[in-house]
Amino acid sequence: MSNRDYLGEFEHIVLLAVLRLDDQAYGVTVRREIEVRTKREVSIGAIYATLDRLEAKGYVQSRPGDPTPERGGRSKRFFRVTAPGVSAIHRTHRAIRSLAEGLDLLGSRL
Amino acid sequence: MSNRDYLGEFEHIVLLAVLRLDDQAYGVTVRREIEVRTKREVSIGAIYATLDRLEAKGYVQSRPGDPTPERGGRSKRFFRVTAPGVSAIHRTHRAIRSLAEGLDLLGSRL
DNA sequence: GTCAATTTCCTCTATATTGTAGAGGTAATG
DNA sequence: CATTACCTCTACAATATAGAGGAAATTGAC
Repeated sequence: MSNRDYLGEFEHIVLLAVLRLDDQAYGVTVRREIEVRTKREVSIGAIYATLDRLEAKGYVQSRPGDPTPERGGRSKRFFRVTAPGVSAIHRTHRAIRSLAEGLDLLGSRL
Repeated sequence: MSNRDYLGEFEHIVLLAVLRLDDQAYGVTVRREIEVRTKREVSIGAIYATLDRLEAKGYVQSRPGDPTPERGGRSKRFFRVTAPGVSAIHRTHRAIRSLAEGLDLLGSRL
C-alpha cells in the first residue's frame, strides 16, 4: 500500500461528492454530482476505480444497497466517507490554503 | 499533448509556490517554499519533473538566470506562472469549491 | 409461474498521465 | 582545482481515464 498522505486531484473531487451526497452516494449519483457541479464529464469507470482506491485507503466505506422498487436496476453499492477520509480532505485543503493564502487570486478565496 | 484541464495534486502545489515566490522562483526555492508552508518533504527531482511538465503545458515559463556573485553555484533557472497557468489554478479551485461549498467542513473554509 | 426484454448499475481490463526519488553531472567562485 | 549551489536524467510507482461488457432487478406476455 502507498504511504501518500494527500488526495490526488480526482480522488479529492470524488471524496467531496460522496460527502455531499450523504446517504445517497453510489456510482451513478457520484458521477452525476460531479458533472453537474463542475461541468466536467467523467466516465463511469473513472468513478469506480477512484472509489475503489479510496476504499483501499480507508477513506470511504461501501455497503450493498437493498433493491429498490424501481423498474430494473442491479442493486447499488453505497459509499460513505470515513473519519480518516474527512481528515484527508482537511489535510489536502490545509496544504492548498497554506500556499494560496495571501495571493491575489482575483477573489478566488481558496 | 494531453487534454487534461485540471491540475494534478502536486502540479497544483508547485504552481502555487511559483506564483508566491514571484521573481525568486527556481528549483531550490520552490522546494523550500513547499516544505516550509506545507511541512511536506519533497525530493528535488519531483520538483523539476513537475516544473518541466507544467512548462510543457504552458502553465509556467522558464528563463536562465545570470550568475550571482555568491561563492559557487551553477546559474539558476527561474520560473514564472503564465496567464494560462493562473487560469488553470482558477479552474481547479472552482471545481473544488463547487463541491466543497455548503459542506460543514469544520470551518475549513475552502 | 417463467422467460425474455428492459433497465440500472457495477466489474474488469488496458493505457496515459502524474508523482516521486535520488544518483550524478554542470557551471560558478575563490 | 576544490567547493558550492543547482540542475538533468532515468526509472518506477501511483493515479486518472475510458469504455466494453456482465450482473441483478422488474415487468409483462404467455
